[in-house]
Amino acid sequence: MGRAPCCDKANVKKGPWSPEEDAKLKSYIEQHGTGGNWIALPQKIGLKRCGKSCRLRWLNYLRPNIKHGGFSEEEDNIICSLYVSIGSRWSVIAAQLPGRTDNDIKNYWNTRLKKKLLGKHRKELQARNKGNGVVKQENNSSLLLQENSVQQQPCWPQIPAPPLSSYTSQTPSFNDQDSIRKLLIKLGGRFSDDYEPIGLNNVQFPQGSFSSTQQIQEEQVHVSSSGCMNSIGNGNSQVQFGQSNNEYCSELVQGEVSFSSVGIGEMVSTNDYSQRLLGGLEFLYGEEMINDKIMGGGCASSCCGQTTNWGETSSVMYPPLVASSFEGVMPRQSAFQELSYP
DNA sequence: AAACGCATCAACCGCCCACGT
DNA sequence: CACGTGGGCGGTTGATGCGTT
Repeated sequence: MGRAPCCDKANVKKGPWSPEEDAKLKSYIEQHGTGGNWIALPQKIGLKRCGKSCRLRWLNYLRPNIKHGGFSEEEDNIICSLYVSIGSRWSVIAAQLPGRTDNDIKNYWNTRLKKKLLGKHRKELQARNKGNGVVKQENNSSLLLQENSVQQQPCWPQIPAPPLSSYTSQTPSFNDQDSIRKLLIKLGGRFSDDYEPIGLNNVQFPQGSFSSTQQIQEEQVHVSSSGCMNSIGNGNSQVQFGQSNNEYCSELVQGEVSFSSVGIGEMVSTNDYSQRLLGGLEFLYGEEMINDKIMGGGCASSCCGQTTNWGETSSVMYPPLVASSFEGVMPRQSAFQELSYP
């Protein structure tokens, strides 16, 4: 038995909103607020619309200070990095971009950003392949992977990030070590008590504002592994996440930076969650790899002892974010409220 | 100018979760 | 504790616009 519909489907109007409907809704909410009940709202103001539809219309278009289109390079960067970090949590991503709605960002990602990244990626790989003669198939996943890396299981924990309320008030360009540290903290990491800023000298991220993906693509992302060890480096430096043998990752190994305990193995091995987080990233990781990660039970059980060189598959990848006080799979809506922050 | 294909985006759908009873 | 309901979310669809042939 299914649940009762939220409104009388036969008696509600669907499709595009007329200016009159917009005006009605807007003026009512501006004067009275939503009244805490979207379902009852359309009847109050004589709109033949579903309450959910009213809510959507208000949130996405009628609300003050909504921006449409014209995404900046900075916004691109934020969207990309958050997507890689937390997956398709559009509402969370939208919360970091004032004036943007989740729907807008979702559309933008699906229709443009994804293609933009993929296009650049293809060009680069094709250029490389010309040089080394590696035979590539036409499909995207193969383009993105080295021949033998398909069989391997990189550890890539995807962890929810906490609210970044001031994320956009700062420069999102990750171009100084302190802002990187702040960002990591905001994203849920916790530096050790004896943290000293100088410790981050070993932690190097793309310098400067990574214009779209170009600079990032030059990153050598290296997922190493004795166990569930992830490391990200750009040449002569590395940041490593996690700990071997499915133990809780209580320390960030290199760079004197440590994150609090997180059972990465557990998180990654939760198929549903992994699927949600990795879904849509096929163009970054390759479909086979995504499937392997999801079906294979995650890195804890499958990738230990293997090394995947992501250098050839470089993409938009930032350090996996490690949440504190994280246990198991986070419920969607309350995920971030439950995190504790320094 | 017409036909076609592709891209974009507003809106809907259905699921999950929180909360009240 | 179980159930019902509303809010919120991500995924998907379909109408429309635009570019190409």
